[in-house]
Amino acid sequence: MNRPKRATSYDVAAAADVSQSTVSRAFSGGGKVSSEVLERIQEAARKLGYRPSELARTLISRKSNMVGLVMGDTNNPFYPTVMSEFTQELQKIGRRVLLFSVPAGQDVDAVLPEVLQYHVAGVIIASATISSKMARMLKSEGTPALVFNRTIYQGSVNSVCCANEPATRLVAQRLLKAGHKRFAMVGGQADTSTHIERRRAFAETLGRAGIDSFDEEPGLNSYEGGFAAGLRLLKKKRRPDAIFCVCDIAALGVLEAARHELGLDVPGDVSIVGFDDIPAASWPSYSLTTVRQPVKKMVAESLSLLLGQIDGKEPARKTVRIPGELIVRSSARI
Amino acid sequence: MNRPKRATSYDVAAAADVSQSTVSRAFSGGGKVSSEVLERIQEAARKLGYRPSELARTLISRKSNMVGLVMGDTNNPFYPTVMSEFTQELQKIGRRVLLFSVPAGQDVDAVLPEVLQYHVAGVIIASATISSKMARMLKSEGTPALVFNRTIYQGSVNSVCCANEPATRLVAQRLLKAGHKRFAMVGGQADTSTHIERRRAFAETLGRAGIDSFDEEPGLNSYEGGFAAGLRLLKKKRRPDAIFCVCDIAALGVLEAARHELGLDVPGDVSIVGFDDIPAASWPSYSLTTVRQPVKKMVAESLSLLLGQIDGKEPARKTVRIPGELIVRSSARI
DNA sequence: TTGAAAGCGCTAACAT
DNA sequence: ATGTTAGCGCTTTCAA
Repeated sequence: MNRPKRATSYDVAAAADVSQSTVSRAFSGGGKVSSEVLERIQEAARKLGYRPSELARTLISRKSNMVGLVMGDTNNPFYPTVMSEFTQELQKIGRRVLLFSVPAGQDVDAVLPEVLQYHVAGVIIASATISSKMARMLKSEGTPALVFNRTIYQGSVNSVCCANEPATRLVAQRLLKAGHKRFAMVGGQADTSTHIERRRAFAETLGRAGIDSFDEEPGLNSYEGGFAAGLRLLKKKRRPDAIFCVCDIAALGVLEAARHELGLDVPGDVSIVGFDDIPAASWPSYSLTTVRQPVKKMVAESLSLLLGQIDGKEPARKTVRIPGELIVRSSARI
Repeated sequence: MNRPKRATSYDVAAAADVSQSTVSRAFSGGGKVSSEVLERIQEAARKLGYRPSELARTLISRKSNMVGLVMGDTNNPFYPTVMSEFTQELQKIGRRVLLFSVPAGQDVDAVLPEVLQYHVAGVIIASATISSKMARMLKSEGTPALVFNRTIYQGSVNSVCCANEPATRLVAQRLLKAGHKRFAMVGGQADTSTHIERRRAFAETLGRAGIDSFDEEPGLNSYEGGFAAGLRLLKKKRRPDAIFCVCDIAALGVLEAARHELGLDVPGDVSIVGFDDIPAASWPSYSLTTVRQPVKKMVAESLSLLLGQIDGKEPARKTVRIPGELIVRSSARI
């Protein structure tokens, strides 16, 4: 099984009777090749099945077209959408995705150094936070980075996320106005900015309306977690009549628990609101009222920030917030 | 924004007062380095933030630890599961995933040459078929490849997929035994081996029972496609009482159409059976009877085949079929 | 426009 | 055990 070695630019050069550097020029688009010679080179390359090695290119030119994509949470169906959007958009502009997944429980710190070994042009970190130590590492290596769907309060790393607070405030206000009295929330991972911001906006809005406490359960960003949280919440003596969930997948769990395990009517007995607008949210069985995170817009903004930094224009750090949109369906009296 | 250049093995060598090759040995685990020198090198490397360049390593040693993962269909929630399983397992054994998505409508032929420019150790092609031209290209480059969830009838490419025919036969037999009379099928992409094999097994089993025809609609491997197919099927004068769907996501569309659009009882008026066992299949609202594709097993088998080929042991081509498992829930009288 | 030569950061003989 | 040397496949000056 000794691998036949691939054709190199030298092979093509020999076949086309030109120098190796001319072959290089022919493929790197510099242009400075006469059309007659160009044709000979292309002919030879076709015959030999030659394609320039991206690795060698990257090494010598110090410019890579690979982008590292580091994905955390994998249970949540929101993330496959995000990932495929990133992959497709990057591919459209001729860039490749080097994919890393952060094993559950671990943090990004272990995987980031490995990403850097591949000379990636930039790194996108989705559904995970980055430590200040890693931010420093990225900076000292000069690798542009972007954190998706988390806010970064420190370090020189750009981030893009949904404008969590206004959207959550709107949800809380609408639930209040519709006459709900007993509120509850199903959270995500407690130390993430998404959880923190949504929780704060929810609590503050209720507080301003004179409601100083509400039940709270962790939903773990999973269906099963949401199901369990829903059960705990809805079995209490003082049963909530409105549950705000930090993500759709947990909201679906709550909804199933309410209807099928406890025989409750949604939204008659309890209103349920999610966050994300995953595909299943719109399916008739759920018809989940939720806040839509505009993935395409968020991804586009992320790439524009990251590519700007890669091309050396945008120097600094900034956090871009994209507004969410309340999608009213029928899982909540709102 | 001039990127500060990273530390190289020469920098470390200078700092530790040894030769560059000793640094190389210290990191490539060859072992032949005295513990005293090793310590000095590690200390220097730590200070300088040095990590060996995987690109340079790959180039010189002609051994890459990147594996290309080419993904087709992206609508079907079955594939994110597959992808993250591949990614995680590959990461565990120190390999990286270079991700490519095949734009809808296009085929793998356009993307495969690009994969090869990165000197990947192997390629996994999931949810897409490979042309014989591409099979030849892979062979001539000596790049091991594996096709996931499709059968390859030609070329020297290994493949792993579910044993579609026995599982489908079982479904058809059980539906027959339960007394269903009017059958229908919601298909996937018509030219894929999964579609073809499942359809054939379904048709043959019905045929042997004296049922020579059944309705058929394309489901496009998507929720929306399934929904539309369900509507067309269930609005016919001779309404089917059993619908077999080639994938779960389409089955869920059919189920929603039946219940919420047409007010039918499932399984009272119509039995619905899927294929895959995606997470949503087990949610109480659906409780979809389906054939489970054992993703973990299939991925493990795929990797063992691919890695065997990469390591130069397994020379040949073979198709491995993993048995599916009928999961009886309550969407079908069965 | 083309070619010669240097070098990206590393591994792998081959010496010592 | 360590150093010397060559070279992976390319881009990029620099000359011609």
